[in-house]
Amino acid sequence: MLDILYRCGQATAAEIHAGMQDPPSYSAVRALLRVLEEKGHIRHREKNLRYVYLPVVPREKASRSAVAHLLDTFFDGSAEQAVATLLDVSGSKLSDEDFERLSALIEKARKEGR
Amino acid sequence: MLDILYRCGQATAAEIHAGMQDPPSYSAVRALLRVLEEKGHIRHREKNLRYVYLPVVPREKASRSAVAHLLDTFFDGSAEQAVATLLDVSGSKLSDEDFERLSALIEKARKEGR
DNA sequence: GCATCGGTGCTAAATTTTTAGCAAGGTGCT
DNA sequence: AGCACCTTGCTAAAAATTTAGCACCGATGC
Repeated sequence: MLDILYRCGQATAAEIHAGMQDPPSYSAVRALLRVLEEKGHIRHREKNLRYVYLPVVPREKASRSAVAHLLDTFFDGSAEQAVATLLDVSGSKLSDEDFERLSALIEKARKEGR
Repeated sequence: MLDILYRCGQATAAEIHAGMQDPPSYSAVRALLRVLEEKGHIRHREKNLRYVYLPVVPREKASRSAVAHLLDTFFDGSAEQAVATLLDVSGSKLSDEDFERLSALIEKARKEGR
C-alpha cells in the first residue's frame, strides 16, 4: 500500500484497493489505512468529501532508505553490484543519451566526492 | 525475515529472530517460518538437528525483482534517477577505483546493449 | 423536493496471527 | 549413565486482522 502511495503520490482507499495485485477486502484496506495513519506512516487530506492518503515520509527520503536497504540486503553494500543489476534490469530500454547521462552522473559524483 | 535470509544466505529460527530489529516472540517467528515454507517462499534443511532456512528464489533473481520494483516505485522507471540516489547514498564510501569500475560497467553495457 | 449514489464511521463476527508453555528427543559434558 | 541444554512439534488462549454490513451525510440528478 505504501508502494502505491509512493508511486502515485497520493490515493484514495478505493484507488489503493484497486491498485493492489492480490487485494484483500475493501474493508481490510480501509482498516489498514487507519492503522497506518495511527502509526504515523501516512496521513490524509479531505478532498471534496473523500479521504486522500499520502505518505508522511517524503518520497525522496523514503527512496534513499529503500536504496540503502537494497544495497545492504542484496549487494553487500556494493554500489557496483547494484548498478550492474540495475543496468541488466533496465536492459535495452536505455538509449545512447541515457548512457551519456549515466556517465556524466558518475563523473560528477567523482569530482564532487572529494 | 526474507531480507535476513537474503543477507545471510541461510539462517536458523533463532538467528532470524536475533537479526530482526523489532522482533516479535520467538514463537511468532517459528510460526511465520512455517507459513512462509507452506507458501513456498522458503524451505529448510536439517543441519545437525537444527532447521536452517533458505529462500526458494535465488538471491540473484530476487535482487533483480527488487531492483525492478524499486525503479517502478520510486524512480518512475528511470535508471538515471536511481543511480543518482545510489551515488548519493553510497556517498563518500566510494574510492577512485570504484568510480573507474562504475564507468567501465556503463561503457560495457552501452556496447553490449546493441 | 426527493431519490440515488458514494464514501465515511462504526460494529460485530470470523479468521488469522501471536504468544507462552509443554513434552519429546538429540547433543555434549561429567 | 545422568544431567543440563537446546530445538522441534504441538496445544490452546490471547490478540490482532479481516470481513460484511449498516446508518449517516453530502452531492448529484430527476
